[in-house]
Amino acid sequence: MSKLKPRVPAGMRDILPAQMVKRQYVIDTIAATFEEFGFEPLQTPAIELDETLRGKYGPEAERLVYRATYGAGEEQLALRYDLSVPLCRVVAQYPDLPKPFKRYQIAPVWRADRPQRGRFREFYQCDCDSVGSSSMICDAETVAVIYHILARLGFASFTIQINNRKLLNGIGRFAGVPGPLLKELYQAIDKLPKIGVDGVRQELLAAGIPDPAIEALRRVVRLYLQKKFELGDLESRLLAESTEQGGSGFGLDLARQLIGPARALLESQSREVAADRVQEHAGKLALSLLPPLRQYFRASRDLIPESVVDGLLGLLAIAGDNRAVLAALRAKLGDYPEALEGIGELEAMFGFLDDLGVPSTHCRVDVSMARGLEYYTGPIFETVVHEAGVGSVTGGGRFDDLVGMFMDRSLPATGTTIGIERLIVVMEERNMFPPGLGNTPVQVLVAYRGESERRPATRLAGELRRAGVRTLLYPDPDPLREQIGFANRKAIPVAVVLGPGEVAAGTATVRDLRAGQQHTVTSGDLVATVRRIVE
RNA sequence: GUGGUUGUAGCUCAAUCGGUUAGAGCGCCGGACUGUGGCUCCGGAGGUUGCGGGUUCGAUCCCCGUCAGCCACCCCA
Repeated sequence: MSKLKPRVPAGMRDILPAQMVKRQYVIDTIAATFEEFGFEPLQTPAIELDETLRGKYGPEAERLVYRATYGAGEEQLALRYDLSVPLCRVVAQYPDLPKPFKRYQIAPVWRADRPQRGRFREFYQCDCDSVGSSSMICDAETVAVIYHILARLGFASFTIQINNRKLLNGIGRFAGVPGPLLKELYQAIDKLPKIGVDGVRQELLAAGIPDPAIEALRRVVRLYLQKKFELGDLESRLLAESTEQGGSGFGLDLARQLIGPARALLESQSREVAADRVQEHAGKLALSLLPPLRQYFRASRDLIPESVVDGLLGLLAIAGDNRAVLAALRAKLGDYPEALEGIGELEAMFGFLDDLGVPSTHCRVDVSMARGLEYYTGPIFETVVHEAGVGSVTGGGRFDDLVGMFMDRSLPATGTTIGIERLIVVMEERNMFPPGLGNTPVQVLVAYRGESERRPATRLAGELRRAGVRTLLYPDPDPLREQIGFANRKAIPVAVVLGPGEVAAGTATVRDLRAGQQHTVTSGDLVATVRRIVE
């Protein structure tokens, strides 16, 4: 019978003690700061009813929710996907909780997506949220909490980007973006830092065109770049994507219209593309076939008029000092009440941020930051650690309508989540943990010579513990070589050694493993001597 | 959910064009060393080459599938 191979599910991992010491340090710092700002701890089940989570995150995210059932499908359950939805459930379930309800929660969440650097299927989120107040003080304090946590963890160069959904909606209205396309507007402009102005222009022009059509086009272009077929087969490839031919992309009539432009495009392209960039490149090329697609869908779908895209991009390009940006926006968007409301909220927030002592160097208005989630309604925040290459480390905003999904009336709410997995990745790379942290919480190993010192050693360990020293008592009378070797391997800084001589004299030998020195001290001096070494 | 790429000792990596007994460093274990770790020296153990199938006289190497890591797309902490 072959033994089971020990392993864990994809994207999940064991966190061994040396690693846990670092995690605990980060988590403790975050929790202490949350409490400093008046947030109270909350715990909720890892598993929620499926109905609680369903329909809250949008179709894209919903496929990432781990579902679970028990019994013959009687209980429909799901692993929690974030901490915000359970919070809203709690607030609705206990209507008597005093408001404002300011809670924090540090707990694992589960997402069934593909693992990557700093990205797992099980990971911790550290959330703090305020429910029950519309005051911009709550939003400002959320930003202040983020600032203080990152500063305390030793980050010097980071930016908390701040925007407002009301302002974005106003900009959309200013530009003539049809209401149903607001979500795609957010997603497009959110990519600005990554794909640049021209990329965003393409994305905006693509808004409203059905995803399957664009995906099918990308697929064909990709396969061509990968040399899976030749130009002569382009027509049959395109037609095969049509719904009439069993594909999922587009109608046969559109497929026929695409043949000419696609041929012209592919003819002009080199196929020498690095293997790991094919997908990215194919995506860009597919978008350059937008004109015939827009032509085709113009009649049946809402699209963003080409004439307004540049004006919209111009607004996104406004840069400068926070107050100057807001003033410029106010001047341009004076006719759009929702935009003015959003600008007013941001102005109030920055006032409070001044009062809270958050330096303006670390938080800035960024009109191009939108965040993907649909449920935000007001100020939104996101933090980028410079030169880290792990995406954002915090994300949040105001979600005034989410509680309303669980009860008759809604309650205003705002908050953020801090992603410690990414923080830890960066902190490890840059060696940002305090040198004294070590790899173990153990401060002292109590070792002893032989059987007759066992009980005295046990009593001595108790004495050290009562004095608050974290003490590991070695369980067996192994050779001292082994006991000291064990302490060394565990990087325990101090060994207290007891032999017949020490027991007879009422003393103990205190060995400083890092310095390689030892002293024999009376039992009265023991605790003080140990403390001096570990502190 | 998608594309690419890599899986060889506990870890990091070798192994000629597909060829005989798959190697090295670090780590681990034992000894030099029965009241003391790190350093040094000597010795040792450790492998179904991720897993399954195929091609071949012969596969770590080529092909297919699968699982996992990494990179990227989508999305996101």
